[in-house]
Amino acid sequence: MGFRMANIQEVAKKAGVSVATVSRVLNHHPSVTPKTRVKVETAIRELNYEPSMLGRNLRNSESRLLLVLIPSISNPFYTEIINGIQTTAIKHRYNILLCETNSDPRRENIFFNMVKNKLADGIISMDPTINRQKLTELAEHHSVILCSEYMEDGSIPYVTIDNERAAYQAVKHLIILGKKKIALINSDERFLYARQRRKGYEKALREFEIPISEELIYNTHELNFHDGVQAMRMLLRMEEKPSAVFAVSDTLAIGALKEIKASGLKAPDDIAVVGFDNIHFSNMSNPTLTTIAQPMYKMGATAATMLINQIQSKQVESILLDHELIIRESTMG
Amino acid sequence: MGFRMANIQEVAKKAGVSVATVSRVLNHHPSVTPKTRVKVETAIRELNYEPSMLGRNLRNSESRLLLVLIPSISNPFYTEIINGIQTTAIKHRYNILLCETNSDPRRENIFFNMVKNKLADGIISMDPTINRQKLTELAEHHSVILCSEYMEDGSIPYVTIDNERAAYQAVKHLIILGKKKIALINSDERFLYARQRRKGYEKALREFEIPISEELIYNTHELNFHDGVQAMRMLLRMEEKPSAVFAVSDTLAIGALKEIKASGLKAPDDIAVVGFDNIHFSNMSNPTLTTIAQPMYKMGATAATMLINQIQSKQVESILLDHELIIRESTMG
DNA sequence: ATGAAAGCGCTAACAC
DNA sequence: GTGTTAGCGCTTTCAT
Repeated sequence: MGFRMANIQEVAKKAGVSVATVSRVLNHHPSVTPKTRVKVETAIRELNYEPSMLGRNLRNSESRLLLVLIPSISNPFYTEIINGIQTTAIKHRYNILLCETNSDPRRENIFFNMVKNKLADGIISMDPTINRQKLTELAEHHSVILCSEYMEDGSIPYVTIDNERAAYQAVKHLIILGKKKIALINSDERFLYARQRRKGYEKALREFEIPISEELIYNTHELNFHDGVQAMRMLLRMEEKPSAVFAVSDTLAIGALKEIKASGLKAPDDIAVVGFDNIHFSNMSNPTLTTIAQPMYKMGATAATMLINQIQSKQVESILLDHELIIRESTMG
Repeated sequence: MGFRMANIQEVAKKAGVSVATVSRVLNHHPSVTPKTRVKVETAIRELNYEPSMLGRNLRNSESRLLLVLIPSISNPFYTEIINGIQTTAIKHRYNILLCETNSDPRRENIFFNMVKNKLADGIISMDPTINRQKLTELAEHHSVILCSEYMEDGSIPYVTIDNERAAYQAVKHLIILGKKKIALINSDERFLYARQRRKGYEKALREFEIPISEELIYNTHELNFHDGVQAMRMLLRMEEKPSAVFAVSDTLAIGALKEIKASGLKAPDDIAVVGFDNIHFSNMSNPTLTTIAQPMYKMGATAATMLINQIQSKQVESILLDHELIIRESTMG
């Protein structure tokens, strides 16, 4: 592949003009004679020339590329968000690059550097495992927006939902159905959203004077189906089994449903289940899953708009979007 | 965000050396006195300096970035493949950027240009909707590998499986179970894999002297759960319903299972179902899904190795990997 | 062992 | 309307 693409010089030479004129044609400057323009365009076509983003970016300090950080693409939660980001970005002539960190700090660093080095114009982070310190430092001089998972100190603008209230509503729904022994399948409580959802869970229980039992709270390592299976398996080992489960993600909830069925029990009669996110698949499980719908597309679109505004030095404010409880078979047979 | 990161000049000045020496320290040249090295490293730290990828790439014509083209991240099929690509790339000090084309030709172009302009060193395409003509042109002077979906003319190296044989085995499995009226839920037959899998389906039927009926073949637009639901709904409208279904993706198959249940029928007794891919979720559906397992991780790892070899001007050969029929409840109750 | 300087491809300020 | 040229940040000869 030892091949060099034609550069602006060669185009200029072939067209019999200066590099400046070629550049002007490239950038649609009004001050070029139609005749000259045609000459240059012909040369460009003949040489199969494409302007180098590298040279251009180095000169302009602009790449029109946005980075989107996610911990893992395997979580369907991100799908619709990314859709929203992408559509908005394209509308503003930006492109996005998906960066999967796999929670590896070395990978984070690469992506942060891409922004520092002007290889990308800004970054939307949805990664809860991210190094907060480094991200804050980056945000001091570069454009950064948080989406879904955020930092409470408010140093970086974010778009998210009211996790505590959402969890509270989910659990209240279970209580009103007559469930008393409600388990929580939570993720790692290092993450803000996990702490907030636990808070909502506890608030609902407290409001109805149901005792909070550590035994009923299981923390998973990740958000895979298998973690949900595992969690449910542990909860079913209790002498007095829970009559309901609130899982902080649909993937966990679907795993829990699977294990409930495997153990010969039935949802929702024996154990009702509520998930969180409203991923596409939550409507395909059996029974279909009651869940909290996050406005994922809108969240992504909002994050992209905020980032682009920030890149253009406009003022941006953090935003809290609405969620919604979607009631399906896993709680209402 | 009008902030300029320190550059190599400022580091040189602060350390009291030339930019050349700073560059040498950066690149671990052996010919630098320990004393000088320390001076430079101190300056780097104090100025919080990070070398600019832009300047470096412009000079070196190398970015150590690989592009991975996928039509949509919503298809879980890609998850494990990307994992394999990523792990391999990192091992070789490359990073990957995920590019979701959403089958939009304008987006393709951007990514192709990133390669042409040395913003990325090569590209792995898994997008069946890609513009073959343009990709072939790109491949003439740049590193390109196809993964999963490929081109039969062999102009671009690929890694894939034997789709025809896999489909043949899946359908034969159904026939041996005693099923006669076997439907095919296929995707768009513009795609090579779709044509190949249909061939395998027809081959199995022909071998057992089962007539091929166009009525039993349904082509979906995409690979979502919903397309599977839709397809099954149409197939169930026939006066004499099929007794088995082979769907060319697990997502379609899971949608079909859903609709079978919704219509009051039971899998596998009334209708047996076989999927394709062995995505994580295929083991979570109810009933669990019989499917063709593709070696997704290995496929990704192989594609990455091939691409890196190609970038380093080594000879690369196309590879066909093995698949496997995984028998679960949807055919064996 | 280190420095000076050319050059990667491009844009924009300035000159004509 | 078009050309000349400096400079974006870096690496790498070629001197010393």
